[in-house]
Amino acid sequence: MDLDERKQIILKAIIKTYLETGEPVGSRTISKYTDLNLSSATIRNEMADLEEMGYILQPHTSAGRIPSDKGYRLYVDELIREKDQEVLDIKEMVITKTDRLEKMLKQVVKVLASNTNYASMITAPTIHRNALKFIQLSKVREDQLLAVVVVEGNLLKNKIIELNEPIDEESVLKLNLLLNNELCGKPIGEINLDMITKMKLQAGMHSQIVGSVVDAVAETIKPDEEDRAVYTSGANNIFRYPELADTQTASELISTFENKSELADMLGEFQDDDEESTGIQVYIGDETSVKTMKDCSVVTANYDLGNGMRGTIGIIGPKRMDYANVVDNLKTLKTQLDSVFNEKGK
Amino acid sequence: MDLDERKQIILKAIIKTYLETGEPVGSRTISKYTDLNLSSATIRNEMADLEEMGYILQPHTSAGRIPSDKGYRLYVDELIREKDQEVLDIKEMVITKTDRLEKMLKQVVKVLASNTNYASMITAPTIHRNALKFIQLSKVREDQLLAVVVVEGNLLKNKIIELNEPIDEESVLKLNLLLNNELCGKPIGEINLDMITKMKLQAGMHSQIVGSVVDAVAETIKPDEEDRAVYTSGANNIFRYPELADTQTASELISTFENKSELADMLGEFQDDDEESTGIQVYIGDETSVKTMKDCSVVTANYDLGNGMRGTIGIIGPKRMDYANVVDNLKTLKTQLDSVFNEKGK
DNA sequence: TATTAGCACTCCAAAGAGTCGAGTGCTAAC
DNA sequence: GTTAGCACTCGACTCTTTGGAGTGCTAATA
Repeated sequence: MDLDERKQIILKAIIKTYLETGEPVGSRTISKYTDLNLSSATIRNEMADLEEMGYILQPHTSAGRIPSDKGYRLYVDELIREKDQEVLDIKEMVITKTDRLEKMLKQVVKVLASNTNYASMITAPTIHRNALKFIQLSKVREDQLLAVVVVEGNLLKNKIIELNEPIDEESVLKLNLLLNNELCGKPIGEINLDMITKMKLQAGMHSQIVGSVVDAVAETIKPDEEDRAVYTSGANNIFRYPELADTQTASELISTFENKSELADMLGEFQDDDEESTGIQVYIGDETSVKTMKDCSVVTANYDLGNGMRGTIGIIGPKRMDYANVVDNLKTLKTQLDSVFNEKGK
Repeated sequence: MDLDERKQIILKAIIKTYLETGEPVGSRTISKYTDLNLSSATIRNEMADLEEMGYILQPHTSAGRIPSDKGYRLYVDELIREKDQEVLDIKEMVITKTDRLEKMLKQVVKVLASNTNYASMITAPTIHRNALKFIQLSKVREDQLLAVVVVEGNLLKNKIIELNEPIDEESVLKLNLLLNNELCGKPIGEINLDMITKMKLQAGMHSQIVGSVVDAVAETIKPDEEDRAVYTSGANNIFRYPELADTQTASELISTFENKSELADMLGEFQDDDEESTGIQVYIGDETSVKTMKDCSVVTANYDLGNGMRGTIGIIGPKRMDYANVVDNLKTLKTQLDSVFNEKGK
């Protein structure tokens, strides 16, 4: 059988209607719905075909039809192709520049949640190819050093280093010089064991400190493996959609949404970015591999703040989701995020 | 009428049973329940009295009785008095010392949630009387300084200061000296306008920087007024309790729970600490002033890490809550938190 | 006088019966 | 190929029935 144009129109009509109402769509509704003046009986025949092809399904005999995952997929693919051509008029979602990356991310995810009415999340960017900008060791106490590591993009990491023995100011100065000379300007990925060993040699009795500083650098680029930074907002939005609001489902979703590391893993998987063109990915039902989300769709976009700091922003909602609006919002936010550092030169 | 001993025993039995089952308790249940061998009829008479006195109520005629807020209050007060005398055997809830305060708080709140099966939260400590320990300005770029402020207890704050004009290394050194001389060792509360003006004078053309550093200090002690750090865990636990799990209530609670600033406000109110003895406070129903929580009880404890860093830890659950267990857990965690810095001398 | 047995009464929850209507598939006619 | 028409299906809703848990009251009992 062939998915001819008329079938496509009908399918699209079914999906659109279902997105709005959340109720199974009957043949009569479609027959009244649209330009193609067909009787409900004809529609019924076509619907039977569409069902056979797997694009729609019937919750029970004598109910209307609802889209299957396959149906959604077709619809979404089409939608994204269209959006791709559209010139995006950037709505003014104000991303004020704050010096704290964290605040900005929290703000962005709040905006997304309130614009879309879906549960939203964003991962803090991970660093891919940034250069070290600056290292500062300071003596805080006789046997305690504070290490501050600054990476391009003004990402900071502090570490308190406990020493086995006291250290004098002069040695601290020397270490500072040594570390900055050797490491500054180097992309983090290029720091290797050779360099570390060389520095440790030069540091002499203070080689322990070099090790600790390198650890701090490592931590900077690999933030909290176990507990990766993901910010969320609008979890309660899932209660807007009856199909997710029953106790069982809601509980599972809230739980998943609270478990940042699971979210991070999920969003991490999406980083591959197949569709280079827009960077928007849509995962319908089981496509996410997180089983609590089998009744959900997840839409994500990867952003790149510049300087190789990349993260993912996305929403979770019911399968009958206002995909068009979500894609718009994500594209806009992505565009803005992409230009945060680039344009402002911050 | 008088709340004699027998009435008290019956009331306690009713509450205990209700805490376990969540269903109205009938006279027959109590009659079988306990030592006082009384027939259900007698119990019924007593129940009628208890109802008249306001300790219990009937959801509808011909249903059993459930505790009223007044009843809970009596029960809880009693409980806390008992617990107060008990020598608390500290279960080994491992609070591993991590150098990152944040991680520790997240861990603690997770422990609490999983031990109690209630939604849990903890506020990051606010600083009350800490002394400044260390200030470090570093030149990151020609027109950019990095300020690091360390407060007793190794709390850190970074701030990037954008300059209007370039600055030379020597000036940075001078500023460092000036700031450390003037401010180090001083309790933050004591830094006043006089001192700031004086420093600005001495800094001459770089007075702008002094201002920025002072700002950073201020930020350190007043972390994100608008968006205070509160960590939560176990939000999905509310679904365990049918009386909170209906869509409406759950949605509101999740929403409240996500709104950190509202939580912070609420927990902040509890800081007064009336009951110095244990520091455990229980708020039943409307006692919290947060209207979404009218069907909940909130139990909190204030902790003091030492160094005047105080915060609040607490749980939210249904009124029929296992108060005994919750109080135990809170007391244990409070004790551990109180000794984190003191004992380890960290 | 306090306690208890017994009884009539209340009311909710669950189960069952009936109705409605939206929607279908199929057939025959256009 | 399209459509009108019809019998059929099935969930949603309403109404009723039933059972049981629980009560309050009264009269008998210790």
